Amino acid sequence: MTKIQKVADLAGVSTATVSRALAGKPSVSPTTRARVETAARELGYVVSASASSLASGKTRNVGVVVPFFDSWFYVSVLKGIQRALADAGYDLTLYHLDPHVGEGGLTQDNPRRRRLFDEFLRRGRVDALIAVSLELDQAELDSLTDIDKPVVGIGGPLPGIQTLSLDDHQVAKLAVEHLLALGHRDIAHIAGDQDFEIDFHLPAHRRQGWESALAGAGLAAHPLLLRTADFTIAGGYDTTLQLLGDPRVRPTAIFSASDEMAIGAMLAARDLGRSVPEDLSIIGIDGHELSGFFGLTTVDQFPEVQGRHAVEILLHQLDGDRPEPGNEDLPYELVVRKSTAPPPPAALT
Amino acid sequence: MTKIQKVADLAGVSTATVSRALAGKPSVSPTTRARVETAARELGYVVSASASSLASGKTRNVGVVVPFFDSWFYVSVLKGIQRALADAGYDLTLYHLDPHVGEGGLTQDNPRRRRLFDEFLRRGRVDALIAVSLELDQAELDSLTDIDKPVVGIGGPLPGIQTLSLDDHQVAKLAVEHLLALGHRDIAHIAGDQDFEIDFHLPAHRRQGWESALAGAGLAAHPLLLRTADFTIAGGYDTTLQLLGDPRVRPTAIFSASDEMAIGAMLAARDLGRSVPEDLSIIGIDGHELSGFFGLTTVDQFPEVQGRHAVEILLHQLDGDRPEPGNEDLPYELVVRKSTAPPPPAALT
DNA sequence: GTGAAAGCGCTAACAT
DNA sequence: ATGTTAGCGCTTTCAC
Repeated sequence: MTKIQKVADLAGVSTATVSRALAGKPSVSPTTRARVETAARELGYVVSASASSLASGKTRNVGVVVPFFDSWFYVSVLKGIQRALADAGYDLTLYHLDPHVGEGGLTQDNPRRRRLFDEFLRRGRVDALIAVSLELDQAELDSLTDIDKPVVGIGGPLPGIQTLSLDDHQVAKLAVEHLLALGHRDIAHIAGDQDFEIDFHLPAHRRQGWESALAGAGLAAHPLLLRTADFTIAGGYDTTLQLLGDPRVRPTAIFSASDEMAIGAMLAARDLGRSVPEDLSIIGIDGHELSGFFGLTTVDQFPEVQGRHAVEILLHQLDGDRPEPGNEDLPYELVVRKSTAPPPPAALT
Repeated sequence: MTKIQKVADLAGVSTATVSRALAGKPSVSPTTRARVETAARELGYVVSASASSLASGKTRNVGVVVPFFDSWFYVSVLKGIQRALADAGYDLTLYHLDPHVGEGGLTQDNPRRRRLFDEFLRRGRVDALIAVSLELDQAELDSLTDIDKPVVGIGGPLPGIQTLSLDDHQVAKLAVEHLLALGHRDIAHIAGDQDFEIDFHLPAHRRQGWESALAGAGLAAHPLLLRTADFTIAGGYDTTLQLLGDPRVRPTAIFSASDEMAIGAMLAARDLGRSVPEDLSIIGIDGHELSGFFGLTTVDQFPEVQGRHAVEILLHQLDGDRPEPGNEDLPYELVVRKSTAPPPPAALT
């Protein structure tokens, strides 16, 4: 391995100067800098991450914690984070935290979780942390505050931590208002089920958005029009079969809490001989990569941009300024495609 | 920050003993070990990763390079890797390498790529590397050999490197033989297109498997029955529309080089009013999470297990034994579902 | 703008 | 089984 002393010798300067030059410090004369760079290149010198970290206290590495790998949304966020980090010359250490927790409490005695907070994050291997859709209990929050490293949460709010989050209530409301504007009045909702409530009550917020949009139009949320599924295509499919097969209700539109469930709903409708959007309108949330292919109307939440944005904030904090922790709303946008249209005339009677 | 000296003081031993005890070294008496562990817990002590790495030369961190985040297959492999690594107490640093390369050469002057090999992997931040579906040019191979750290490739073979790879030829042959056994003779193939050839010529190998299975049955591979797509559902859909709309051929079955394209094919067939499997059989490769939902017959290649297995091999190598680098074949399995059946009687005339 | 030298916090000989 | 001690390779005062 080539060490800094060799470079110093070749360049005819001290190791201190090599360190400064290679770190891009201003206090190095252009000539010296050039000589050092040439020497380093010639020798194929690369600083040792551990030696540098030990001496400087900085790792140029960011920890990222995600709850799932199976979901398009999380992987997209991760993708955005990784790209932005790589561009900034940072490494990314990936942690996974299973969100499934015990009864009653949020994290009670999940050993992997404890280990992540008590060990992995405290070894000083990262300069900062991005937590994606992670609801943290008080001990974990304390643990993070304790480490005293910048933390950005995607999904929030999280007390004492800088977070970015989607206003799920408004997003849902927008989706439902789109359907209302088309003339629909019997609008079903496929909500995320209980298991996902841990994620900042996302299912509840979207459901409430549905309810309040309906209320705004003077409509009640019929209990039978509210169904739940597990955020997968298969789950959306099954639930839609149930919904459309129930003779007690006749929805002309479905608002799904995610695009994947919405796609499942489209497939189910088709299998039941109902055409979309002629007989049934369907709208989702996400901006899933397949939404274009299926012609699904959706509210895009730009997951990749969310990841990028989290990194920007983090780098800022790493650059020195620690703003008041708070929550920032993420952008979203209605994307109208071919899965939504006015209800069939028959339904208007 | 709590340092090792404090623990040593509290436990009434030397720092060396603390280090040994916490590292689980055998040469520590049970009593001492217990005292050290208690002291460490009491103080909330965690070793500093950089100090430990600098002194020992080990990081307990593995680098993983993946070419895509958009594909279910790669994310599944990543998931397997991350789980296995976490279980072994290793961190995972994630790198992305865009496989799109310039004309003519494999990697010529892709700056991100150079940077990964010349810098990121040489900073000594990882103990070992897992390269997923990465075809490397000679300079890169040299670079890896140079670093002298264990490397395992998923997908191969890669000269001088331990690799795990699927026998694409045999897998494809198995898929086509399944169709032949059902009585099909006009079997189309949706191959991966040119852009994916960089990935160990996977499209070509699967295509050759198709051809050789046909040849084994005394059949020729009709050029019009060979189509290509981009490994996505949308791509498979479009290509299938072309294929089934072409009056010059009448395939009774489609062998798709991936499940995602196969799903696209199923959707296209349905949109054209062709029922699967009554009018048309479809088989894919992968074992995609959606294959069950769509009832797709496939050859499962257990991507998550691939990831796990790569980690096992790596940990072994990290434990000391460096076996002769070579290639190991990965397991696969035909999973028959509802998308394949005998051809319709009319086609037999 | 550059050099000398003192650590950063730990591990691994080497002793005992 | 445990202690002593010399680094690991770099960054950062502090001088000049």
